[in-house]
Amino acid sequence: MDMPGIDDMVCFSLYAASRSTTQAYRRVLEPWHMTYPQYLVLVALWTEGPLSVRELGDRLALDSGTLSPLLKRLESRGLLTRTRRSDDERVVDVALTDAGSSLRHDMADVPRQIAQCMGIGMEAARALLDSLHELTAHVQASNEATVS
Amino acid sequence: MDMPGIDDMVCFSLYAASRSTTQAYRRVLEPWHMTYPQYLVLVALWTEGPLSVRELGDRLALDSGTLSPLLKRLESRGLLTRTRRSDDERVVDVALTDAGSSLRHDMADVPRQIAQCMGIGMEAARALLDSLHELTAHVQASNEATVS
DNA sequence: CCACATTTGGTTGTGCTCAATTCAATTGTG
DNA sequence: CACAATTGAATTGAGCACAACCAAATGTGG
Repeated sequence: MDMPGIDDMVCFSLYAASRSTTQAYRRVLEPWHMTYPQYLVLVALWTEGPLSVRELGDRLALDSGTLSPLLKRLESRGLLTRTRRSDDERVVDVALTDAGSSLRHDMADVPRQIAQCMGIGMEAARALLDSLHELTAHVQASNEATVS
Repeated sequence: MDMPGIDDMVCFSLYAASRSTTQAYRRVLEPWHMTYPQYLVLVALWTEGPLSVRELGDRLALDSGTLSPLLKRLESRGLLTRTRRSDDERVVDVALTDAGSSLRHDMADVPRQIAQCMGIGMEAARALLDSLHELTAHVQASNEATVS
């Protein structure tokens, strides 16, 4: 019966923190005319090399309905290529172009700028990271449990 | 030059945790055909009474472009009313109807179901809440600093 | 009183998110 | 080999998020 105020709900503090962080990225990424999810795709490709659409979706927990138009936008800007795999025509491999690869150096300062916005130390960041991973694992397990 | 993997980025762990939590709400709120942001509006009105659109936006950190259509959907379902204030025609007051108020009791079990999905104890929740509030305050300050 | 800035809410346009569906390609099985 | 089941991606539709812009109402200095 006790209804906590909005600010005492873990879900809302997550939601608000996530949106304010996305907004910080909006400013930081503005010189490259790029959104935060688009930047995440580039980070995944920078650190893991070419990935199929499915693999990208696994890494970012995004489905094809989100990724397909997003990848098309990045492709139209010449940052990546989408090519259907010859030995399995169902799979579309996503790979960076030279322009996409070279952005890694141009954007090297982005993580530092974001860290500065967050104003959080290394040890606090690690603790937060661990809490969030544990929470996400629990919630995702619950979400999938009802499906099966 | 060191680019951390996606899973070691605080921003992504926030983003992933927030989306998985929203997905948990999707299942829990499904019996009422309600989305998570719509539920947040009801919580704000349950705990604080009638609010103007501006005040709602302050509480939830949402702007009128998000709230206006959302409130119209809730109004069309008979859960709340939107009335322009007579002494200042710019202000629209949002108030629950009886149907909207009575949902507070019908939905009393929602927070418990969500807490169960998160699988997080009271003390861990409090620590997480504090970390997120601090992070959000920092980021919002940064976001507003560049505006002014 | 009047020009003008400010406040408040709404509208529009772009992009993200996800469920549901569709379709083609592949794989498994009798 | 025929055919059902599965997989991978795209599409569609509804809703959220936010920047940019607009109109009406209000407040303020001259």
